[in-house]
Amino acid sequence: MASIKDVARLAGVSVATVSRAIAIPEKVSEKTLKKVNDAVALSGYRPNLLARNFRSSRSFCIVVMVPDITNPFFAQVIKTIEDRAQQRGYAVLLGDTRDQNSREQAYVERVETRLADGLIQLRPNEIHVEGQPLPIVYACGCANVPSCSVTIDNILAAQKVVDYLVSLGHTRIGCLTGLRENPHTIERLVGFKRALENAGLEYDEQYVIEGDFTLGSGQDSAQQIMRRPKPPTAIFCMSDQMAMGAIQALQAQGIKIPQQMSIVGFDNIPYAEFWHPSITTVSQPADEIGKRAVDMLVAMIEGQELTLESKILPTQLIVRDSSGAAPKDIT
Amino acid sequence: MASIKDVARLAGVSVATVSRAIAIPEKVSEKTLKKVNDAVALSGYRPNLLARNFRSSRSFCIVVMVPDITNPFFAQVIKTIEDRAQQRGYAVLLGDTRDQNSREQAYVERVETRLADGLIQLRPNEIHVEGQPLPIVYACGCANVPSCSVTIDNILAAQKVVDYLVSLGHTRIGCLTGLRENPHTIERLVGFKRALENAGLEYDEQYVIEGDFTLGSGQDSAQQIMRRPKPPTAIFCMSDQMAMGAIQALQAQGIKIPQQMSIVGFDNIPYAEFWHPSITTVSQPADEIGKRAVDMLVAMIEGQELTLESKILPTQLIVRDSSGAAPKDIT
DNA sequence: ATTCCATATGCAAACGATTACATTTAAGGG
DNA sequence: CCCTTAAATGTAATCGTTTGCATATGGAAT
Repeated sequence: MASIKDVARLAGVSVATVSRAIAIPEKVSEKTLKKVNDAVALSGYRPNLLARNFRSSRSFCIVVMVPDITNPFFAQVIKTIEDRAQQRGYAVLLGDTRDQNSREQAYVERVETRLADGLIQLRPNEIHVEGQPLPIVYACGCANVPSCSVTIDNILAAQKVVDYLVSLGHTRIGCLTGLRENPHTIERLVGFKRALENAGLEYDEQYVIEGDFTLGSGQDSAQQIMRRPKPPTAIFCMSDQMAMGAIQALQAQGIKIPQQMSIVGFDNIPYAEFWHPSITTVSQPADEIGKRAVDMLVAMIEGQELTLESKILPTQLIVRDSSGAAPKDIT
Repeated sequence: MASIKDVARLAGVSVATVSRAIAIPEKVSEKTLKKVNDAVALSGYRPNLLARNFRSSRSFCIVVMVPDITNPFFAQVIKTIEDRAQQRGYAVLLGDTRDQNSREQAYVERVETRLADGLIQLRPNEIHVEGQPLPIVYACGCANVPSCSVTIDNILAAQKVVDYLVSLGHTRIGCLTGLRENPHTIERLVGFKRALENAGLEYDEQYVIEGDFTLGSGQDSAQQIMRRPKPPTAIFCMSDQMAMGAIQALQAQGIKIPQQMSIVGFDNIPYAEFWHPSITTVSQPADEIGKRAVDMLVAMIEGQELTLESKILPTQLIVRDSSGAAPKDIT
C-alpha cells in the first residue's frame, strides 16, 4: 500500500509538498505538480482517509437509527437522508435497532468514540447519553424531545383523520395502535381521544388494540376487534402497514371495505395508493423530514454548537377508497 | 474531550498502563486498575476509536451498495446484513446508488481510502476497480461475476415460473422486464426464452416490455401490453413490485385476475402474499443471501486473501392466487 | 549586481492510541 | 537477607496525514 511517503520519495519532494499538491494544487509550482501527479499515478497512491480523519478528529459519517428499515416509510426517509448527506459530504451508517435499547446504545457509542460525527434518531424514543451531549437530531419523533428535532404534530394528525371518520357518520371507531409505550402510539392516541371527545363520543378501551405497526399485527388486531360484541364501523390504524393487514384480514372474512367497514391508515407509504381498495391515510412529508434532519445535524456538527431548533412539518389527510359513510343498518 | 493522556495523568500512571488496563485488565495490578477505572469515570473518558482504527488500519465498517433501498426485497437483505455485520463486529455504511455508476464510484473509493474494510454489492452490475483488488462480495447478482458472490440462478428461476405458466395452458405469455442492460433482466430473459422454446412456443418481441422494476413501471408496461392486437393471457413480471403495478392497472381496466389474465412476479417480497389477489412468485432467500454475503466478506477481510467462492442458493416457486388456467375462449 | 519580496518547499510536531522493549517492583526460595 | 524470576509498569516508536514555521528559490526592481 503506497503511502504519501512513497509518493514523496518517487517524486523527489517532501511529504508536505505532496500533501499540498493534492489538497491545494494552485499553491504548488507546475513542475512539482507534474512530478507529484506522475508519482501518484505510478504508485497507485490513494490517501489513507483513516489517517486524515484521525488528524482532523472528524469522520464525515453520521449514524441513522431506525426501528425497522423494511418499513417503507422509514426506507423513504433514509433514502432522502442518504442523498442529502452525500451532498453535504457525509456518509450514512445504518443502525436498524429493532426497537431495542441495547442496539441503540452500540450506535450511540460510535458517536461518543468519534466514529461518527452525529446521529439522526428515527425511532421516536429519547436517547440517554451520559457525559458530553452529542449532535443528535430527532426526526419522525414526537413533540417534546429535549433536543433538535424535525417532526409532525402526531396529535393533530391523528385527530384530523378521526374527525374525518366522525364526519362520515361513524360513532363506533376502533383503533389499532403500535406498542403501548411507543411515543407515536401515545400521541396519536391523544389525538384519537380528542376527536372522539369533540364529537361527544365515548372512548371505549375495548376498541383499542395494541399492535406493533407491522402488517401482521394489523391482521391479528383487526380479527380481534371483530370479536367484540358490537364491532366498530371504522378503524383508525396507526400505520399504513397495519391498515393493509387489517383490510386483508377483514376481506378474507368477507367484510366489504368501505361499505361495511372504513379503514384509515397513517404515513402514506407508496403502496397505500395501490392497495385494494386504496387506503385513506395521513401523509407525512418523508423527504422534507429527511432533508431537514440532515441539514440540522450538519449545522450542529460544523457550527460546533448544539442548537435546540425544533421544526414541525404539516401533514395532509388523503382520502381514498378504504373509507366511506357509516353503514345505516347498524346503530 | 478527555484523552488517554488525561486519564494517565489523573491516575498517576503512564498512558501504556491505561491502555492495558482497558484492553487487558488481567495484566494490571488490582490497585492500578482501580486508579485507572476511577480516573476514567472521573474524566468521562471515551477512547478515540478513530485513533485506534487509524493505528490498526482497519475501520470495522463495510459498505453495502444497493440500487434502491425502498425496494422491499433489498430492504430485507440489508436488514439481515446489518444484523449479521453487527454480530461480526462491523458497522454498515449504506450506499443507495440509484443505479448510477458515479454514485457507486464514491462508495468504492471509501474502501480504497480505508474508510471501509470491504464492500457488498447488491446491484447486479460489476464494479470496476483500478489498482489493488478490494474485498468485494456480489450478492443478489448474476452467475458470472469475476469475484466472490452469493446469488441465485436467475435463468433457472425465470424458466421455472414460465414453465409453470405454460403448464397452465398459456401460449401467449408477456414479459415485463427491468432495464434492458440490467444483468437480471438479461438472465431472466434467457430463462423466459428457454421456457418458451421447451414448450415449442414462439418468442415474440411485442410481448416483452422494458420497465425498471418499480410498481409504476409495472402499471405502464401492463397497459402498454394490453394495446397489442392480441394481448397475452399471462404476464411474467421480473419483480413483485411490477407485478403489483400490473395487477393494479389491469384491474382498473376491469380485467379479472387470474380469470382473464395470469400475473406472476419475482422476489417474494412480504406484500406479495397480501396483495389482492395474492401474487404467484419466485422466492429469493433474502436472509440467507445477506448472512452469507457478510460471512464471505468478513472471511476475506480477516483472512487477508481474496477468495473466489461463489455460492448459488435455491429459489422456490410460490403459487398463489394471481395465476390460473388460460382462458378457454381465447385461442 | 544587489536587494527585496513573494512564492515554493522542507522540517518537524501533532493527532491518540497500541505495543515492543526496557526497566522497575514484588514475590518467593534458599 | 540476598538472589532469582515473574509480574507490573514505563519509555518511546509507530501508524499517515496535515500544517505552522523556517528556509530556500526565483523574479523584479533598483
